[in-house]
Amino acid sequence: MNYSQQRNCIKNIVMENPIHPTAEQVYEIARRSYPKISLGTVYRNLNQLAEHGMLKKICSSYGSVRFDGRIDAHFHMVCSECERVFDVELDEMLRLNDKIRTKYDFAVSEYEISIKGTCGDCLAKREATVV
Amino acid sequence: MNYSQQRNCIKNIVMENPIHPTAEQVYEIARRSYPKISLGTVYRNLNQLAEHGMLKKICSSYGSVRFDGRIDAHFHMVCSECERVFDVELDEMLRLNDKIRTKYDFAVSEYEISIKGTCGDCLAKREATVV
DNA sequence: GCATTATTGATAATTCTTACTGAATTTAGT
DNA sequence: ACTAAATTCAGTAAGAATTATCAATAATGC
Repeated sequence: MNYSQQRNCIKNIVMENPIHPTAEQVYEIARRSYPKISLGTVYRNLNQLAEHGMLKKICSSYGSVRFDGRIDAHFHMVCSECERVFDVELDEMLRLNDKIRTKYDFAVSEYEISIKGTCGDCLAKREATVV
Repeated sequence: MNYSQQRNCIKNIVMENPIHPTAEQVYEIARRSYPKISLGTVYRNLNQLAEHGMLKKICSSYGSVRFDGRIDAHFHMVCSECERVFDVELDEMLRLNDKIRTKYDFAVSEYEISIKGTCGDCLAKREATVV
């Protein structure tokens, strides 16, 4: 992955704006520095940066995909009214609702964990292909 | 929410096919019973059923939104290769990766929790509006 | 500097989802 | 059952989010 001014700018925007921005939001900010930057460039770079593990892609289940400059293990709370995304640090998930209510002043209505990885079938298929 | 044959069919499809189907998949199955059913009808009903808590909407971060007939608390694993969605039951999240690897034969690359609810600001705003 | 390769901006195309409309179904009251 | 009111439907158009295409530009290695 080459260096490019635009890509660098896009990465910095996500790093420096911990609002879990959408591509559109990144685009708006990037235009201040690069007025001619294309929305396609923003999408392309956000996805490439995410593929290279420099950003995280998060689906907030409201509207667009969002991006996160924090790549360490942490979770997200999404407000169903303002749709903002907040960070959560918890070492366990027991009594989740009460804990979050008291610790973060956030009334949990539901939560959703999605674990990404490779399933047993695909792991086996992968080995079969190699052999 | 009224009864309708199509809505009933759509609900049953999601209940009876625990593959976390997309709207498109539900549509394909529904057409076997209702060849003239419209994709719009499928989307409308899936969303209405989800709003009424009879289904759960899940974002798999691969392509389309998916729907789940299981509405009790459980989590999801998404395979990054075949993109299928699997159910997970875990009473805690500590040592998540190892546990899932041994219990489900699924190699976790990353996981993402999104907690839905209402943030403190919006709770306050809500009260202010009432008063 | 110059050639090679990667990246960009601009735009078109795609994909997923929602909105609109008149016709058909369903519901509820008689 | 019959009818009126409300809901839902199929079909289609429109919208939003995202990706693909491609000639022009910028970055990298020599």
